Parts: sequence; C-alpha cells; structure tokens
Amino acid sequence: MNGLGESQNEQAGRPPGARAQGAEDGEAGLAQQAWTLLFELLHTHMRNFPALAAEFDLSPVQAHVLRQLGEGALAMSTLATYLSCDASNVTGLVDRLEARKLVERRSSEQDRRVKMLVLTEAGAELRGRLMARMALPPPFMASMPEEDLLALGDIMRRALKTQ
Amino acid sequence: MNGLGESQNEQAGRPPGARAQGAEDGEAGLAQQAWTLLFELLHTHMRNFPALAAEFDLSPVQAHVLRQLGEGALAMSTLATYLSCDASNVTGLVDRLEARKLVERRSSEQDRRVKMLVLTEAGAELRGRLMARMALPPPFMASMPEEDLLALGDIMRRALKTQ
DNA sequence: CTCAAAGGTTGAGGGTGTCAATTGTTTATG
DNA sequence: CATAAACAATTGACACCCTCAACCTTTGAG
Repeated sequence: MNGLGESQNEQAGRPPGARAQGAEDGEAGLAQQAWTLLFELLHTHMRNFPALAAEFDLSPVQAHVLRQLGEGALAMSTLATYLSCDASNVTGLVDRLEARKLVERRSSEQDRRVKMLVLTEAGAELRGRLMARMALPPPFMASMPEEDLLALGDIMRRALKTQ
Repeated sequence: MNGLGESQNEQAGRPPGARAQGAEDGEAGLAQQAWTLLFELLHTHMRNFPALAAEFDLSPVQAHVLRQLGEGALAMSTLATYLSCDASNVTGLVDRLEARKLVERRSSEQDRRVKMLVLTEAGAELRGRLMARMALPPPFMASMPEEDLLALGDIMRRALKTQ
C-alpha cells in the first residue's frame, strides 16, 4: 500500500523528515547511524535559519557573509572561497550589503586588483546582534540533561581538534 | 589592529567559520557552548550539500523534496509546510521535477482541490541512491572513536524522543 | 617588454522565494 | 438550498542567489 492508490491519509501530522534510513540498527556502521540522527535533528533546525536571518532583514546568505566578516578585512575572492561559490556571485552579494551601508569595499594598496571588505560601524553592530541570536541553542538542546551537554561538548571539541 | 588599516594578511588560510563566540568557557551556558560547537561543525559540512545534490543533477531544494517524498503520496500544501515555504513556490518546484519525470501530480478523488505527489519509478530509484549518499558520514565523524559514536548516538536518540 | 595568470565585474540564463490576485472546490451558515 | 467563507493550487511580478563565459585591469615571470 505504498506506491500509489488511496494513501490519502498523509496530508498532515507526520514529523517532517522523519523516516530516513537508520532504522535497522545492527547493519549500518556506527558513524552512519550517528550521522543520520544528527543530520535529522540539525536539518529540522536549519529550516528556521531563513526566518532567523529575516529577523535582521537579512537573507540567509547575507547572514553568512556578515558572519565571515568578523575580524579584519577579507578579499572578495577569499569570501567566495569561504562561501564555496563563484566570485561573480560575491559581487552582487556585496553590492547589496554595501548599498545598505553594512560593508565597505576598499581597494588594497599592495595589490590594486584586490578589494578588501570591511564591516562598517552599523555592520559590526548588526553582526554582533546576529551572532548572539545564532548562539541561542535550539529547543532540543535547551532541554538536554547537563551530562549530555557536557559529553556532547567534549565530543565536539575532540572532533574539531582532529579534523 | 582589528577594525581597519593594513590587516591585509587575511587573504587565505584561515578555517572558514572558525572564530565564533564560545571562546570564554566559564560564562555561557552549557547548551550554548555545545550548540556553538555543533553549529560550527555542521555548518562546515553543510556547505558541501549543493555539490552532493549536484552529483545527481539536483538542486539542494530538489534533493529535499525527493527526501520528503519517501513513502506514499503528499499533498502539495503539505510539502510546502515541510519545506517551510510558500505554496506558490512548490508549484514551480514540482513543475521542474515533473518535467524530468521524477514526480507525478495526481488529483485526489476525495478533494478535487488537492493534488497528491507521487514518485515515479525513476524518481524512487534516484531517491534511493540519493539517500544512500546522504547517509555517508562526513570525515569528521568517520574518524571518531567508537565510544564517542556510541555516546553521540545515545544522546541524539534521547533528544529526538524528548523533542 | 611580453604574456600568462589572477581579482573583480558584467551579462545571460535559470532556480528559489515572496506576495497579491485568480480559479475552482469544499464546507459552514443562514 | 443558497450564499459566503475557507482552502488548494496556480499565475504574474519582482527580487535574490548562483553559474558560466567574456572582459578589463593589474601583477609577476621570463
């Protein structure tokens, strides 16, 4: 009763991405199990990111740009690398942020091909609020027992080091 | 030496999203610390998702749609809810998938306003390969000690239950 | 000096997303 | 029953994100 027919009872109420692979526990590797679970939880929570960015009148990508522009200047090409996107894309991205006076292009003295990006006063202020907002843990973490949080933190720190 | 001036030495080599908040350990809540770390790792790895989808000639969003269309039919409005987007957006999304014969619209008998979405044979096959690919854990998890993987799995299962 | 390579921009083209308005259908209400 | 309100999907206008190919300027190597 799966492929087609009268399976009309699916119109609502099912947890979004719920049914993935990892049901059979014995088979798949431990890493794959853990990854599938993690992906599930995170994906659910990443759906809110556009709304979060919108709280600051930013698109998701603009939020990422502000995030990267934390300390010091960044060449446009470097930003393109960080965003894993084409350089030509960054032009428009920065155009819009510059129009809103959140970011400034200033051409480098050493290499006049390069344009360095700097946050304006307003940009830095907005970034501060944005980062604080992003640091707020999602509900599923806020309601986690303390020991789990500690364990999770340890595991993640180890992973970051090894990476 | 932070705001402006000759900090031109930033053109490359820094790990992308690295410098977030969570540096001061004592201060912020445990949940916030763990969340920031998790976000860091996950964000780094979510950047590859477009490339992953492209392996199957799919855009990221198309991949999500296929993911949701796993078992049984889904009304378009339901899909819009799962994707947290406007219904009008789903129309074009499905148009393109239908043009590629991965998905079919069939109008419901019970309620003739509704159109139910079903995977075609080819769509189901593609989805299978896609899901298998997505289940492959990223490097930072593949190289995790077994005990960490077990602990992580346990924590995530508990979180999913409580959620 | 010459020329290849690199940084950034432009233009064409397509996917993603919103909002407002429209059509057709269902359901509730008088 | 008739009519109005609510709902599912679509359309059109508009903006953003993204890629590719072509281009210009600057740099650095031979």
